[in-house]
Amino acid sequence: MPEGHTIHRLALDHTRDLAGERLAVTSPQGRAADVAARVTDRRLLRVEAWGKHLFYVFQGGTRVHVHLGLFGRFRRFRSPAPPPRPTVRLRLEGARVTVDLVGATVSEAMSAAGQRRFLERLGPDLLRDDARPERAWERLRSRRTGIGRALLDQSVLAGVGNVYRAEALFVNGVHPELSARDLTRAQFDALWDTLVRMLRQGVKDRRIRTVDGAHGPGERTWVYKQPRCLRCRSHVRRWDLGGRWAYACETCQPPPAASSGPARATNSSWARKNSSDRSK
DNA sequence: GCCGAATGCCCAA
DNA sequence: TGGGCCTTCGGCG
Repeated sequence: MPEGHTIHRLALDHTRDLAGERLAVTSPQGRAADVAARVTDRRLLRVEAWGKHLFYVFQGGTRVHVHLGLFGRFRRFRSPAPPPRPTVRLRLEGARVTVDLVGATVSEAMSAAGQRRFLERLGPDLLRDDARPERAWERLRSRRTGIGRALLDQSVLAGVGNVYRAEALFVNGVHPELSARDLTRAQFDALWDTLVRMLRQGVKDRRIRTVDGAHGPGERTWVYKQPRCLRCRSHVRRWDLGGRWAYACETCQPPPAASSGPARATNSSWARKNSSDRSK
């Protein structure tokens, strides 16, 4: 379930559960045996999150960089934990809590300098207090793709995945195929604002829910994986956009060819209350 | 038991 | 642009 909110939630949880302790780190599966050997019995200082990436910072400066990819997951146990499944890539065992990592795309050791170099490739992380929208705006304007593709480009913005992309574009009435360069600054600011609020809510809830509780249990999103738009009940279009499913209600988000201007009503309280700058 | 899907992303052509 | 990576889970028989 890894979009940025999951990663930040894990950083908070793992800092609370494991930081300050010397951890027994093992790789039952064997594939990260070298990583485990470098940090086992060292003190974990903190866990940092940037976009969809985690960095476990150990005393002495070594980091363990984890990227969950599509399949990666952590499982949490009270120590002592049961024997690990054979697929467990890394087990971090503290006095109170043990966590198992499985299926991750990346689990590697790196230095502080390595982490810094790595992060240069990523755009600002919407969930960090020091995030600078200006940087994302500049990078966005250099993209020749549609806004839908650009939002998933982690070198533009870090932390947005397929669900939040669909939902944030929907509530702002923006079609995924609108050219990124045609997005107005006001539209960009509104999207940024929506994404920050959705992601923060996701960290709190430990799940993605962009529609309030007035709707049914299967209705936690406006358009993502919905057959019909929860706002206007029109058919939700689903299509392949660069290898990922895109979802849009083309009534609430008119395709760029059909709407020459950015004038659109906003679709829910996730969008900015102030829409005067988008009226023309 | 097998198949497909999943909130990601890299790399070869 | 298409396939591969990697794991779990639910649906289907």
